[in-house]
Amino acid sequence: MRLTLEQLRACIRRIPRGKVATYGQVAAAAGFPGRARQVVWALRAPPGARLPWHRVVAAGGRIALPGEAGFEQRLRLESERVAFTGARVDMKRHAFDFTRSA
DNA sequence: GTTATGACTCGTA
DNA sequence: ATACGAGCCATAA
Repeated sequence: MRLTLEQLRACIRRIPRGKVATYGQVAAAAGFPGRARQVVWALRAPPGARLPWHRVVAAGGRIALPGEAGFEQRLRLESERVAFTGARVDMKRHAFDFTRSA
């Protein structure tokens, strides 16, 4: 249902600048543990939806978006001062903790 | 109704 | 490090 996608989007919008969350984290925070794949559909933002899609990464800080799009995601994150270790986001520093923020 | 696909994750080997 | 299988479910055909 759309309902769930909107809830997922709401969680995605809570990720602050300079932080990232994994697909699994977003799903769990929205109340749908185990539904990481649905986050993908939530990220297919309708035109005009302001969604920080680049702040959602795969488990372990991996960039899941393939090809040029993935490159762009990395650039966007780096422009927000998100540090990378090799091909991964440094989750130690930039993982967003949903439970600790309002 | 069915099957296939995907920016996934986790456990196991 | 890689590879595979199972679980996941909204969309598309």
